[in-house]
Amino acid sequence: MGPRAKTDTDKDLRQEIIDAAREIFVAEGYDHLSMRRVAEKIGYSPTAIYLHFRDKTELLREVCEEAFIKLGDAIASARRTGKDPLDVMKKGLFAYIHFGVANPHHYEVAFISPKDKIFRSDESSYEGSAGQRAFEMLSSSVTDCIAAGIFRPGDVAKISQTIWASIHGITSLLIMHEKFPFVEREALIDSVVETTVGGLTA
Amino acid sequence: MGPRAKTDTDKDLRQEIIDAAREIFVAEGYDHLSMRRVAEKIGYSPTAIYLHFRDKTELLREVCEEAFIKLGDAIASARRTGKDPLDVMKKGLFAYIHFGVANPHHYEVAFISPKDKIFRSDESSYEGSAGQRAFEMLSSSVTDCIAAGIFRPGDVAKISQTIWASIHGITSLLIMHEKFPFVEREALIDSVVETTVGGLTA
DNA sequence: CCCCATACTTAACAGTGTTAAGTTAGAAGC
DNA sequence: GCTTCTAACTTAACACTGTTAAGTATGGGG
Repeated sequence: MGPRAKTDTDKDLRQEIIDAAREIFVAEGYDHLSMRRVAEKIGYSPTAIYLHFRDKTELLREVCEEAFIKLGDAIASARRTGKDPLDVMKKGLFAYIHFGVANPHHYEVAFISPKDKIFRSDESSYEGSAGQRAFEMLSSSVTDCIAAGIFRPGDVAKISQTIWASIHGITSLLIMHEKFPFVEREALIDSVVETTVGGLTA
Repeated sequence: MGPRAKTDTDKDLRQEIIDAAREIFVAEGYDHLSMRRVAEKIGYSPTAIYLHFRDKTELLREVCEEAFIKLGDAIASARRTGKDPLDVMKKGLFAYIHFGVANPHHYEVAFISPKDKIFRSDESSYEGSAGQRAFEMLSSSVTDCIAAGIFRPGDVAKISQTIWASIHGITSLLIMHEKFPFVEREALIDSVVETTVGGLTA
């Protein structure tokens, strides 16, 4: 049998695959996303996917890309509501955490368990990725806070990575340890941000 | 064919399985640990393992248990070298982070990706686990630091979880994002601990 | 000496990502 | 209009995975 009869609802099969994959991935995560399930969902054979994506990793990277852009946008737009350098930073940190909690599967693949899964084949690992973009916004906030005399002077990279550790920590704990008896979520997020920022204040 | 000829080197097969599994797991992590590889390593058929462990999860839990005890011991013994409540806490935090970095696969399974993998079947999720034990030491340090007037008064659980978020954050970042251009490791760990503790100081 | 339980085995199921080879439909050339 | 070629799909298969069902041999107890 040859290719499926084309219908008027046919867009690119490539986009159709991405849409199906995203649906499964968002609902059930990486482990439950299988090529055969995607294929069944779109009504093609599993191998048809390989005509449009090199492997599962590349398919999933595509699925995540839009979420990454959304993360960057969310941070950037939250930052624009900040009144001063410190407020700009805080707004960005909250946006990062809330994005992660709201998109747990995307956050998991992108930041929690990217080791052998995604972005490893990429030689330009972090170049141009969402992590890179978000991190650059954070670094510039650190620079601004130091220049404004809000933060003590220090190595911008080290300070930025320290902050990243904190917000990544709370985000991944909230995502992965659902059963742990955390205190009220927003209060805890507040505490993490305020404590970290407070520890850097002049 | 019946059971393998018993040799003088035969201990419990159960222990033999655990030893083989640990070797593979420590070297290559959860994903590369397969029942068939364990079986091959010990010279039995794959199904022999199921006579001693209910499933892969239970086998791996056994493998991790000893590491958990070592984590608790490392933290407890580091804390004993502390000179005051704050120093006791800091020594424990450093011990936690260093244990994670030194035992990445154990840390990953126990704290980073425990969702559907390990400890989920357990109804008593965190009861008596290593996380529980370590967290209790942290909580008691927080109580002590508040009592000594070192920390501002506040919700002990919230403060403890805030600290945990920070040290879990740096530990998991260092483990999972090997390629990220972090600043010098010990300096960064120091910065995380000092910043977090500093943000809580009265 | 026989029976039987214990401890293992082989075979198989249902699933995974992925590749090689086969088929079919439509476009291009004459 | 007929042939040829190519792009897009298919089926079959490989090498794995965790796990279960059923078969088998061995050593101990009656």
